[in-house]
Amino acid sequence: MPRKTIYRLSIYLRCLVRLRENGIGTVSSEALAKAAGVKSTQLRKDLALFGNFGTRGLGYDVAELSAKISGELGTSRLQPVILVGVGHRGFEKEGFEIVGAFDLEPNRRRDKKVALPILGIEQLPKFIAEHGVRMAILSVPAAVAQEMANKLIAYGVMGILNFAPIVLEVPEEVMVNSVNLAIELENLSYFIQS
Amino acid sequence: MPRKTIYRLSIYLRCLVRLRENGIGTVSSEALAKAAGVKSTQLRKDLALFGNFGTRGLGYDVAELSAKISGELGTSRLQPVILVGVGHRGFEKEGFEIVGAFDLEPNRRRDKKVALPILGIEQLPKFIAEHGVRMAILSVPAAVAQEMANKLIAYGVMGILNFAPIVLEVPEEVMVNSVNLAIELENLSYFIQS
DNA sequence: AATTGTGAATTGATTCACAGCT
DNA sequence: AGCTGTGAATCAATTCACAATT
Repeated sequence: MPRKTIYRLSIYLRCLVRLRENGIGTVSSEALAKAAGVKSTQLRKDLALFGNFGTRGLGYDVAELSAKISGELGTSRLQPVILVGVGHRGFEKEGFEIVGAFDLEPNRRRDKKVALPILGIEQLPKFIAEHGVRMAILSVPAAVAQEMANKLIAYGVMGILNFAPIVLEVPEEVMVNSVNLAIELENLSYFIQS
Repeated sequence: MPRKTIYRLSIYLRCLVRLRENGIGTVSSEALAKAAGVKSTQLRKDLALFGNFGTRGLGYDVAELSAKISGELGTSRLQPVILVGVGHRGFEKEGFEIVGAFDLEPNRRRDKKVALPILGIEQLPKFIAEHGVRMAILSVPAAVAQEMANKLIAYGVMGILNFAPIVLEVPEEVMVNSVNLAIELENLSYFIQS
């Protein structure tokens, strides 16, 4: 199943959840595609890759389709994830300066107390083993990212959501998704300057 | 110029910066492509879209190519960006639980003092106008994201890096890049379960 | 009448293969 | 000899068009 389809299934699922919250029981591919920001044929092609769940002339049952997509994605149970590297930023180096921060409730206590305790790296192997952790969010400086990824993998992590601005080298069976905020900003700035 | 190419140009640029820091003056498409995680033909095709900067038999001048890409991306000067919506999370709702947080220096003071003051939303229009802000990072709960995006656009923001898990409706001239961390995690979890 | 599911057509992106420089 | 630049070929993704179904 293509990666892009998997992404879109996640989006469809979130739209379906919202529909259900609004008490809607049936939806056409046209309407769901609109909500997800894609064309209806694409939605139907995506779904066709793992089954036929619609009723011609009527559409899809929201609850049933949610269940099918959820089953396909394997998102039934809560997954444990760890966060490695807390709170480093550094946009200035990359050409962007965060000049202001805004919030609906600017004076609300930022809930540092309910947040998790931050543990030292030496506690990683025990923690990963005990909690059955298979995925990590890696948000350390570029210079140590590869080394830290190697450790995570050695300790059993199979999936890494990488925020460090480098290309990680990993064994084939390990999956990396990279998110580079500086590049996202750079991309935006390119398309708005014209 | 295709969006995907722009993304890759950003990546090439970062690789070139690292090469320069290491005192390397010339690089072949083969070597640069390796560092960027793409094929060398793709790199050459990407560059061909806006010029011929290489020397056959030799490769590319690192400084010159950096300058060309930087010029093309328009990343010469520091861009002001604002952050709207501070510190909301909520992965549990989406099927993932952050069970642990790790850092190289777990007891370091998280620098809340050097961070920006957080302003109220009512100060947005004045701030945007005064600082010439054209881009915003939007990280508010889904329920208020569309409304807040509308405000930002009305005040002059042209590019939004959206972290809210919804599809924003915006006028054609406004650019939105969405990053959905829950979907990235879901995607990872799909590909590691097999 | 409405809407799905899908083969065919189209569009887009990537890779190959090699001519052309240095 | 080595490496770029690029037309041609391939591969992948999207969209069209419509027959099939309720």
